[in-house]
Amino acid sequence: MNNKEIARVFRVIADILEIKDENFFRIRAYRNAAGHIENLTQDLNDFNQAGLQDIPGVGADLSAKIIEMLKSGKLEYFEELKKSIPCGLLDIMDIPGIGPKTTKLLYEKLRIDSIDSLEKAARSGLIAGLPGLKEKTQENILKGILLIKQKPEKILFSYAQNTAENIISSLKKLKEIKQACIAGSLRRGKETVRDIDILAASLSAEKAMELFTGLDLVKDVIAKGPAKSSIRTKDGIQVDLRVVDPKSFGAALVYFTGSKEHNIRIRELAKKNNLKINEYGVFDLKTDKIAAAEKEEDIYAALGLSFIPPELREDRGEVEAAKIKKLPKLITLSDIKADLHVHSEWSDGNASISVMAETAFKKGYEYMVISDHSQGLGIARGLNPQRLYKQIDEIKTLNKKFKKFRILSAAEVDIKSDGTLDFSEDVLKDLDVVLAAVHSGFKQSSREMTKRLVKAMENRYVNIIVHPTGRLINERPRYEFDFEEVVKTAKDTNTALEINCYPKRLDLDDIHARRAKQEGVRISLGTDAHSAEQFEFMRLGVMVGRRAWLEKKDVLNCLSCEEFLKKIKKD
DNA sequence: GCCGTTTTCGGCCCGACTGTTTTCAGTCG
Repeated sequence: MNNKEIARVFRVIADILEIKDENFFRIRAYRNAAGHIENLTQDLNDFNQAGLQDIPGVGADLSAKIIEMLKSGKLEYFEELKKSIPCGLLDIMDIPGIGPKTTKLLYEKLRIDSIDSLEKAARSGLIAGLPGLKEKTQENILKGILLIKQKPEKILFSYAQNTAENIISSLKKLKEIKQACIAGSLRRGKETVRDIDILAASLSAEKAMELFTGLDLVKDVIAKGPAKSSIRTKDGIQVDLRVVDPKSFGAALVYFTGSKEHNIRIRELAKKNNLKINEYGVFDLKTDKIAAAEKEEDIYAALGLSFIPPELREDRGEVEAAKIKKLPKLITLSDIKADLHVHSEWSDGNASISVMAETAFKKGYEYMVISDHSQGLGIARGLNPQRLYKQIDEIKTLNKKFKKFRILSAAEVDIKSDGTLDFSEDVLKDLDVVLAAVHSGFKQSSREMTKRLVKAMENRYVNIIVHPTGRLINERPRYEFDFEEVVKTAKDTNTALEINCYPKRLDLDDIHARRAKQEGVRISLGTDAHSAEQFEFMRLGVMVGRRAWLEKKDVLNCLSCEEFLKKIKKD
């Protein structure tokens, strides 16, 4: 079993224990451990028992359970637990507004053990009348069932950000609103989000809530109170608005940005220092005197921490690092001097090299890498060697025109299923940079795929493996391969790994990119731009890089053109 | 079930909104 599967088992155990009304803290312990396992950059298989217990939230009991799963592929305790309740109860808990208590009540009173039987009961009016439940709850259950049947896709960061910015600009038209900004997972730069959180500062919360719940894009108002309201938009996204006094904006921003795990961690820390932290500020536990509230920086300072950038707030070691002032100095968009993965109309792009170069230059870049597809990718009008040499000539001519910008000749060479490349070494040697990628045969076994990638990296001309895992968000999972071995080979062969900035790719993701950095592998950011406006995707890649704790020194794009060419050389 | 700069036992983050109630439990983030 892999990390993800083991974390899932712990989460399901927590859900079952919750229905069984077990000890709340025991349930939390399972969820807490699951969260830490999901955040791990290393495979659980690589730990020994003592090492497992170094994972936060994993003690003697859970480490033994992990070992059992790693060895046998299952967990006896879990198998027994599953028998104790109908599995449909877990689906019922997924319905918004239905938690463990209601699920249990429904099962005990009406033997409801699936979404279907729940829907039937609600339609025939059997729910209203149960102790503590009336018509309103019955209606909400039917609404909730409809919602989960639609199974909304994960919302891509860029889409959610546009929606959020529209709402914020509407809110800001209200003169009573002093400040408004994105919070939640969107502010932390997660690649996909479940909802949108917005924080506003105003002395007149009511007016803000009126405006918000009355916006054109609102389909349903889920909740509306004086401090907090939630709506669902016409395209199905839940948006939460929290309004606070401007005086506590910083505290509220910390609280509302999360993550939940990060918040728990800093609240625990506060408590140890005889402080209390909530969305209104940091307070002295005894005197209730306020220590900080208005600015985010002050909140962290009051806890003895340096400021933690939102992208790091995942309880992945950032609080510990902030304590000893060892947080990384994260890369920013302004550190980027080049785009290292760009297409043109020579293959499947829609603009000339010249237009792409002009755009990149105007963005302030010093160079860019033109990396059109190789011949094997017929669907993308991949270049054969003859056309590639013509393109190299055109780039030479264009480079004469530019004084302060350089175009590097490259190719995104297809890695064939046996690990050989789509161009011979004779051709590759004439390129400034070689990018290599898998575009087919995703279903190979993990072993074959690992060998395929390793062989490509061992080629003396391959400089960067682009979109290394091949996942497409909402469409296709990553292909199977041994990431640790690929990272090790990347390090040994001086091959960089890309964070592809295309919104659906963002590949490597934050966890993998951080692992690569830890092993000393260089990271390359490439937009994979197929048109001039797609250079903008760079900010998404930078965001992933920041979540991966990347600094300037880890990223090839921060080097001057000369340094870049020197650093990527093999041997 | 985890964890320890007061603790190896006794704690474990904090508050808002809904729907049902007449002061609160359940759910959510």
